[in-house]
Amino acid sequence: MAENSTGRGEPSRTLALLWGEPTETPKRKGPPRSVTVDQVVGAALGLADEHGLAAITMRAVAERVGVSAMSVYTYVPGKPELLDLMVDACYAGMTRTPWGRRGWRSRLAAIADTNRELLVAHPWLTEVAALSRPPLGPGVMAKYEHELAAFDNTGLSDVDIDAALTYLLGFVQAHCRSAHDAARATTDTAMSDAEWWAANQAVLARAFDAESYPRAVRIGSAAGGAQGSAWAADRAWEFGLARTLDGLAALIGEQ
Amino acid sequence: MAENSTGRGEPSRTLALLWGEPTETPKRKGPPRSVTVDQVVGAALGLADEHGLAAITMRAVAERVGVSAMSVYTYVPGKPELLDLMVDACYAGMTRTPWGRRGWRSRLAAIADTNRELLVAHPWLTEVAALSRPPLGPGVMAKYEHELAAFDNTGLSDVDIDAALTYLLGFVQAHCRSAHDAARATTDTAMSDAEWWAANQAVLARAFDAESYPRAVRIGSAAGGAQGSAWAADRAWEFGLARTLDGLAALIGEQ
DNA sequence: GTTGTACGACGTACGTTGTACAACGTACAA
DNA sequence: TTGTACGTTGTACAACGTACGTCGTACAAC
Repeated sequence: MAENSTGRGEPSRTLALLWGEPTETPKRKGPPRSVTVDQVVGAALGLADEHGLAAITMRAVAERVGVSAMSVYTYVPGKPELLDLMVDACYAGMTRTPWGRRGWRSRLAAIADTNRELLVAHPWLTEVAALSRPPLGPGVMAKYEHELAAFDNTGLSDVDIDAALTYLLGFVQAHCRSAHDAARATTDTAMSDAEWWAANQAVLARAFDAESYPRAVRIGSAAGGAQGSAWAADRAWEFGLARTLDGLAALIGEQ
Repeated sequence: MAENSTGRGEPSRTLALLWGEPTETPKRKGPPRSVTVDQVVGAALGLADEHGLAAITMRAVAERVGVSAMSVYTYVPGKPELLDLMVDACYAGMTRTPWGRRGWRSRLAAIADTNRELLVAHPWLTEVAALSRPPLGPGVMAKYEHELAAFDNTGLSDVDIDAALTYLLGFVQAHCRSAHDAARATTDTAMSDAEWWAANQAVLARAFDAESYPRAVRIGSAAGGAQGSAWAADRAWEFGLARTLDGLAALIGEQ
């Protein structure tokens, strides 16, 4: 496997799986299928949610659904396509409440919050490259349609709407990815951020000339000391979301 | 290897390497070292720049510098530490011109442009998680110090300066990561974006009800048709950078 | 009822990854 | 001259995705 990204399989085969394969005719030859595609995807989702993206191995998925490793390949062409199905299933499961009469700023904030909740529930999604060539399944389509509707009556052009949505989601993705990376760092290295910081500070103190980096020492120690804590993550979220919406406000205009 | 992220090694050993290891005493026992740490890092950088992050294998690095695979481990504790050194070396190589009398918006735009150039020259950097627990070497420190200096006389607090810089760099990273993912998609799958789009459109056309997703069809086809092209990437960059600076302007205040 | 055939399941195997380990040779210190 | 510390290397292992071949099953045709 080269990398974790969507859209690496044959489009027609992937699309058939995404949209529920009409080849699910009840009468087939051979022995009956012991599980379903949904069960396979569900097992992969469970593994990813519980133990991270690296825990998704074909063998592990197979064991979780109760078949042998190679049998998984009769349900899914390969691991890339399985990733596509997982992503679309996640999007499909999001709750989508109609926008009502709220203003655009409230709507966009809701989009950001909802996507953040999604990425907190499924942190591995921040590691998957699903922006170019997303899996064009029902989940992705419904999510895209719903989020585009939030831009109704903003006066933006179609191109700007797409750009603005991409920009907003890009911020959410970047933020959640950083938060997820920070969380993983503590678990992967069995070393808390405080310990890591202290260990580095001790060596750094006599390794380099503090006067050469006055701002870095002053600002970095203040900002780095609290890094990794939930409080810091929430502060960064509020800061970034406010900046992002302010930036879009300059384009849309207050109303 | 679990994942590609920095800061996974023992801090003291990593820091010693980053800051030039005073254990480079001329008189050692045993046979002389056949290469240097810099050569190892340089070989890894060359591989990554030419063939992507996945091309960095210990065996490939070893072959490029002309030693056996296991000999690399006498220069670098392991692959995570090698990544740390690569990241710091990239940052150290950036050109840093003093800020002069330019306004904050011009300075921040320069930060964004410079970082974009860096990520275009080394696309694999967008795949490395180096935000939490960055390698605290001379390159990272110099870059951090220089970019913090761009916020002199903005009136922001230390905490806000760090948050604003993180926010700005987050946008650059997210944008370049998307661009890099899109570029990789065409090379990895031996299928151009146009082909992929056409193949999907053909199947999608009869697979789902277009009237259920009016906005997605209208806006998506317009925006998706040109996706992946350099022109689209540049448009997204200009759009995002303008939004980001506008958002920060609401915090800093025009001047 | 018999047989042909298509298909699901599975075991084995290959190449690739990071790196632990032990053997071997080298060059300085005593 | 000898002991010792260290660089180099080959071998080996576990885990990964998945190609391939075999086997058994259940429907279709007769």
